[in-house]
Amino acid sequence: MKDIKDVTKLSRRTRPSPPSAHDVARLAGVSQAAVSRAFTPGASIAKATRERVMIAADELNYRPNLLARSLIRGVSDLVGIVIGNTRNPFFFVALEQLSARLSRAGKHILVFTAEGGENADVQVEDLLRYRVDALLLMSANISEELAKRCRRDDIPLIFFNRRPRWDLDFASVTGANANGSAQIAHHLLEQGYRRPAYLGGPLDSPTNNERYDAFVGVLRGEGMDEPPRVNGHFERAPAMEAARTLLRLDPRPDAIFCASDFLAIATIEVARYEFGLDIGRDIGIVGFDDIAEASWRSFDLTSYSQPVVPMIEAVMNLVSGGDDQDMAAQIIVDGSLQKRGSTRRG
Amino acid sequence: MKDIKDVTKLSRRTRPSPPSAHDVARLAGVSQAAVSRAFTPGASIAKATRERVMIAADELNYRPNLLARSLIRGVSDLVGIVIGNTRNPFFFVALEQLSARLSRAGKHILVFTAEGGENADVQVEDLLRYRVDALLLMSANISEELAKRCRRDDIPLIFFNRRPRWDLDFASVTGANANGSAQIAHHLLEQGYRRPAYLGGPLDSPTNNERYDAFVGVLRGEGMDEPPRVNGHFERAPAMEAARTLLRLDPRPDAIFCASDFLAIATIEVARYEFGLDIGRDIGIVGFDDIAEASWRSFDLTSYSQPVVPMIEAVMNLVSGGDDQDMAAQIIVDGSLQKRGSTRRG
DNA sequence: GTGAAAGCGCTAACAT
DNA sequence: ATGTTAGCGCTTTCAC
Repeated sequence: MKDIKDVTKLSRRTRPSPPSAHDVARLAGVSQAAVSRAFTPGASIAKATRERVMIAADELNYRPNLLARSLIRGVSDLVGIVIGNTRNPFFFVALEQLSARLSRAGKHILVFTAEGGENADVQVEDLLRYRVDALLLMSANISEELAKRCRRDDIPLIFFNRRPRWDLDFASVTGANANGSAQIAHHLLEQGYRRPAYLGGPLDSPTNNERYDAFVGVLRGEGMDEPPRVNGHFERAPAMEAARTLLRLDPRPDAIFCASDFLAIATIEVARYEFGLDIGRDIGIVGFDDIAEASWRSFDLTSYSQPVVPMIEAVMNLVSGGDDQDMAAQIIVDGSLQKRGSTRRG
Repeated sequence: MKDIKDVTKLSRRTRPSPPSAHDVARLAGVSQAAVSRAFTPGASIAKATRERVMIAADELNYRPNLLARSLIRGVSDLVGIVIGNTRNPFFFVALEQLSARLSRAGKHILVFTAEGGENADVQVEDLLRYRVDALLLMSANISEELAKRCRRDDIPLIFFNRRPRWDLDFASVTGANANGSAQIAHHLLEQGYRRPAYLGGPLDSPTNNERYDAFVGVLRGEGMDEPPRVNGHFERAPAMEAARTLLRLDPRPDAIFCASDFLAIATIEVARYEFGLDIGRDIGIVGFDDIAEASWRSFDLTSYSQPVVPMIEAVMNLVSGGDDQDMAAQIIVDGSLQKRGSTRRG
């Protein structure tokens, strides 16, 4: 920046520019287009030519520049992902699956993480500049205005494990929040719990609200009152505080439905170590997601599963579905209730 | 693909092409170059012109195409990351930090996950095609050959939390494996444990071996024998099996140093729930990383911390250090021993 | 300060 | 099957 009197044409980089298709073409004695074809799977090129190209390419350590290809094709093969809650293991598993599936489809992931709850507009704007083929929001928020701009630009916006907060028809892939929560309510009642409480995430989280509403729906159907409820963040410290609040109630709830396993685990620890409660017998605790930790002996947590593989499969369909794909599909993937020790009274 | 008789110039995409700088220029009544300048921070452009451009850009919902910019500049502002072990929360914390720091530096993350232990060559090859500015391997392996090609292409390869398996001088950022493990050994001895064992990762993991060697070094210095040792994977199920093997030994070890917290937590559960041992009193257990879970009440695990923030800071220096940066720097970031209940005898 | 023009590395017509 | 040509959307000289 200070001295641009550099002699080379690359004033800012001392790094040598990598070999281009032209270099390979010259070395192989073919046209540059032939090099392009050699690297394009279905292209019409003679075996012998391709071979010569490949040898030359190998010698030069040539790799086609995907940036240039994307520029021409108008498609980047890049999928943008914004992860809102990196503390929840559920999202790692999802990211891993997605990475595997996308790379098989020749697509790549441009990832961002956004601090919990914060608006990810800035990150998303950045992503859009890369002309991503699709944008996946994992538990992250963007403004309604930006969402509308994506719609206007025809950039598929996919909500994962969360629906948009506004009433627009964007695609979403979620677990069976309503069904799962209803099953959980029934299970708690069957096990003889009579004073269930709810420990949830933010009140403006649609996922949270869907779970709560279905839960309450069942209780109401059984003639019960609305359960005590504490809402807050999807994070650990606030969750522990919320658990304390619930456990100090008089009469104390005899069961707590937590809106995610991550919250439920925090609740188990508070109940067990701070209140000396016997999990299952003294208090039933249920989570949602069925993350790996739920089945660990330390927690043995009853949970409604969100099957990552089918959920990712649904995402894949949306991403590579092409133009005639319904970009407003609301996909709900069923899970199943995993009954474990945390809701066993006997 | 079936019918290319499309009238438009875009035969494969029905998605309308986004507005280009040209479109904006026409609307604003300026040259296309002016548009470019309007979006380039330090460029020489009149305030009034920039404003007119911005208004037009806004109207069209224009965003500069970073792909095109990268093509010209020969630098993509993309950093490739391969995560080898997605089950270990340590890497997610690192990813989150990195994402935050990089996006402040105007760079973006192209991420891949590689199944544990597998060779990530394929993923890396892909990454290179995007002309990434640097490549970060988080606990992932690539072949020596590919590493050499990166060197040849002048693509900075950075090993995070692991050194290369071969004797080449690539940059690495690691925790204080030797120092930390030595501290752990001393701590165990101080606490009165006399028959420590080692539960480690793969034998070809340099990280694993550094930790083991330093651990044994201290024990030897105290005149003790080489401890019983089981090596395997950095995963849960094999770790549990390894823990069983160690705990069935006669005489049973009275302490186990696990090469990571993730392994240590699995070991705690086996010891507590399968062998009925009182953690701390009957058996001391130590981990490495000091992940968030280590301080959970359920585990209360003594661990040597790997401070993510300084480690990421070191990575940032390597990534944006530019050309005169030492691309073979071996950076070791000190942590500190967090003594907790899992090694408290009394 | 601004526009015209060249070209980054590649793909996709269009010829042959 | 292959080469030639024309750009993709932008940045960057180079004149003015």
